[in-house]
Amino acid sequence: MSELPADVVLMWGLRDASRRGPKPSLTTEDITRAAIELADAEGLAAVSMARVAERLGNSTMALYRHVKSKDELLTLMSDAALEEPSPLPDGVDWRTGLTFWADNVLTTLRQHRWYAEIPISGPPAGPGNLAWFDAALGALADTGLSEEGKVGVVMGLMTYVHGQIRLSVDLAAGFTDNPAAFNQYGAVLKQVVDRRRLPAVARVLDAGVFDPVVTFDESDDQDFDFGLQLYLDGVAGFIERTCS
Amino acid sequence: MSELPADVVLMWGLRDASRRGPKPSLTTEDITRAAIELADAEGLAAVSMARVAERLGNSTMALYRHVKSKDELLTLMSDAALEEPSPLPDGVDWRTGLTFWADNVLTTLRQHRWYAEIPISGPPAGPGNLAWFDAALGALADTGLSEEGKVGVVMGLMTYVHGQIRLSVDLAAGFTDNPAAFNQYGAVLKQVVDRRRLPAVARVLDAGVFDPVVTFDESDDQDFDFGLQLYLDGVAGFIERTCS
DNA sequence: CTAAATAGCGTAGCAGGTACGCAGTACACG
DNA sequence: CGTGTACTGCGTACCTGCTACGCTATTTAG
Repeated sequence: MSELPADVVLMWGLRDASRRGPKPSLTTEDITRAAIELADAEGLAAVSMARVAERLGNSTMALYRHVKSKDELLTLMSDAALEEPSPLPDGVDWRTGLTFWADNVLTTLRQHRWYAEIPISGPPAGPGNLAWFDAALGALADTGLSEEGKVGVVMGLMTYVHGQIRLSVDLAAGFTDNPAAFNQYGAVLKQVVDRRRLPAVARVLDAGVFDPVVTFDESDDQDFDFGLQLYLDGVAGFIERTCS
Repeated sequence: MSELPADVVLMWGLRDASRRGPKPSLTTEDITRAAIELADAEGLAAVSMARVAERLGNSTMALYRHVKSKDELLTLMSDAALEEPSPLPDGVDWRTGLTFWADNVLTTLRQHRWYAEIPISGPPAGPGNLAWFDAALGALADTGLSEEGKVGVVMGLMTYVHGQIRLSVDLAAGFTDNPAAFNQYGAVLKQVVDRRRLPAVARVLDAGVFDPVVTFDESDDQDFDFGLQLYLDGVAGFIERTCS
């Protein structure tokens, strides 16, 4: 029927093999991979067209034959960072499945800490995103939820996971930048907080919740799992309510 | 006891009024406000030191007497965007309180669509962040949760809300950039998706969930409330479980 | 009155994204 | 087998943006 929009075709490397002209010495995948390696090693800020080209032994401008702009490269990176998801174990209930899935996302994205810095530019369209989307939907297959309900649940879950990743990564970066700010966090707050204006925060401080923040462990999944299980509790209620 | 770290003092404008030298013609607040107006009007990308200075009738470098770097300015903006939260209605239960709070955050941040683009550089320390933190904790005051439990619940909620804001804002931006990509979303997926590799996505497409995406309404709180209520359901279970 | 501290700001350096156009290359077609 | 055509790589150049540095003017402590 209708043709695919040219943007989409070009972007995800579906272009038909045209004949004439020199063989490309580079592919979009090469560029994406090089950019990802760079970002993994030195952070997203180190990813400039020049650095990526250097890493590939090409000139800066050569990249623009394969990638429309730096923004497009970022989008490609963010999709490619999501490698193929591990297949769900067979015959598990939806809750085990989604927990497995979420932990999987977490460990995958922990290896690419720049992931959350890249702005989302549209609905999930790349192959990586779609594969993960499918996996999560698959976990809900036997619940009896409507397709729309499944989409809602999965969207909410993605939002939570992405938010959590972003938070933990940003905090970790802030911590290595300036550990003092974290160690003294409780102490600073105690001096700054006006107990009359912020009574609830004052109570938290009195309880000593922020005193032992000295330890900051990036791989601490405590908080992640806590929020995740709360959300899944909600999903359980929703399923029960909906599928009488 | 111990002094506050100099960074903190300078950053949040707590410096003691020293005497010598010319009167400043600018304050940190002026700069922050000008930057926010600019970002509201033209997006975060338009916020350059030069543009902000121009708006204030000063030279670019004058700003650096009041702000250590552009990053610091961004942090200040992100805190100042959170104006004083509306006080919670009295005598409402925690769930009504948190829903009220979340809707409040949502409407406040909708007015500053650049908010989610600013990287979080540490635990919440600015006056705006703390005020909102306090309000959310206050809503949980009567639940009997431990202080630590309250902090966990509020953290998870903030994560969710921030994630949702980011998603909705980025999507809205993508939509105005390129509405076609959204209108054709369902159609494109139907052509791209390999039904064998992505069976669950295929089922969603068959059910027509993505067909009517033509309408994209940024102020559509449907999805936001859906996920929020799921999370709050989880919190309700947690409270019941914990506080026997 | 003098010196110290501080504000504003001009200059300049450096980095990064990318428009443009040239030159070389490989295949299609005659 | 030649010739044109479409395509690749890339050098150059421009523009924007952040910010280090140092000069000058201004205020006030002593």
